[in-house]
Amino acid sequence: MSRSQIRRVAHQRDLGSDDGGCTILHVDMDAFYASVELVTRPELRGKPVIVGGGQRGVVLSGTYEARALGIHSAMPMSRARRIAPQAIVIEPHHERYAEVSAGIMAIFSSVTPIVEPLSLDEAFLNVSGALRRLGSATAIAELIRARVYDEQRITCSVGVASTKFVAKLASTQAKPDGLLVVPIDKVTAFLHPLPVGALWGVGERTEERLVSLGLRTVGDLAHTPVETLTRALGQASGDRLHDLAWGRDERGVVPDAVEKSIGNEETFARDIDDPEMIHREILRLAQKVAARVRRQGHLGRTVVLKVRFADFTTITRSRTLETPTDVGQVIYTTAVELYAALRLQRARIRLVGVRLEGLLDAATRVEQLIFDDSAADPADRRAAEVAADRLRERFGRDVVRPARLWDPQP
DNA sequence: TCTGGGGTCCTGAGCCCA
DNA sequence: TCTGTGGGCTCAGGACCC
Repeated sequence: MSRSQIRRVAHQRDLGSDDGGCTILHVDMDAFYASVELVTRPELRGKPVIVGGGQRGVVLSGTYEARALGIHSAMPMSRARRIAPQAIVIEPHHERYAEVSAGIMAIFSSVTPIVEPLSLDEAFLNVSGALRRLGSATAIAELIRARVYDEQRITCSVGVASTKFVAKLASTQAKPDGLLVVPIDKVTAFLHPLPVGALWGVGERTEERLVSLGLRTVGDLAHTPVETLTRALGQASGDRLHDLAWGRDERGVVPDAVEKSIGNEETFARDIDDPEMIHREILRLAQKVAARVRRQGHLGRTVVLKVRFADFTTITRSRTLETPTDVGQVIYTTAVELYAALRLQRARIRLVGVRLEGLLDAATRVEQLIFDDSAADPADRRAAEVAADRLRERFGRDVVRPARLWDPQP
């Protein structure tokens, strides 16, 4: 069952409007990237617009007119162009989306301090502390929807429920430009008719698996012994899905969630097999990751290299460092060693990625300098990279870069 | 049809150690 | 001393989400 079919099922049922005990809101922008583009290009309103690009890119977002033509996010752009040749394609403007997102998050924060952003365009809010000041959860949801439209000229949908999971499903089904309250005593009536694919954590593979067991709806899953589910899906997934199917979700709204890893990856415009080019790309990614890690005041313990081959098979290799780092040169050296250990004989490579995991607070750096005998060199490297960070902040991203990444061609 | 980029979480194997 | 066991960690990969 598709997402739009899921929505229709929900709209056919009257859940009532009793929001007592429902203090969790999930707010989700409608077709966010496309909506932001239409703000600056209003002449495109009412037309099929796709945000995406690149020779091997995918659809990031599409207007509802584009969706009516069969376009959906994550669809390869080549296919989207074929299905909807009349659609207008816009290259993404990520900085603009980040600006609008900051404005939206500021609205959320003015309502309640308990905001958990999930991405640029959606967040959970716990509004229990705002009820006395601003009215019922439903009134607060309407207030947010009105302010988002007034200040940013884009629409959003809000789900109101007693748990995060149900609020999230409710906002999905309220789209576009809607509001759906799921009263506490209607949760199972709301959930059980939905397809298993509606559950958080059930993607294509898991859905296939559940359907092969004869479990098509959330209600089917709820009435299956949890032991059967854990046998089929593993302990954690089985337990979690069984709980969700009965509307049990103990997770609270957590503001200021700590990041666990930071990484960057790049798909080449065409597959490459030149080791020198791959090394240069790993260097560029390592420097980018290190700069982000430093900006956020972290160090990382584990370097992960990701390689995707021309046939789309993907492997990762990782190494945990003796000393946590935020130095691009250290990340680069480790990643290149991992790459060399693969012993590839000019394999055609589609993508490389570099990630730093096991992040911890950079305040622990003191220990690094004391206990690491070889710290002098990384410390020097770090000083140089920090100086480069400052130059970039002041004069622009491309003002300084490693000599190996200098391309004399304009 | 031909699949981005940024993440998180889980599982299972292998190893070390108490 | 040997064996078994369980916990913690690392590593690799899969699945999922937006």
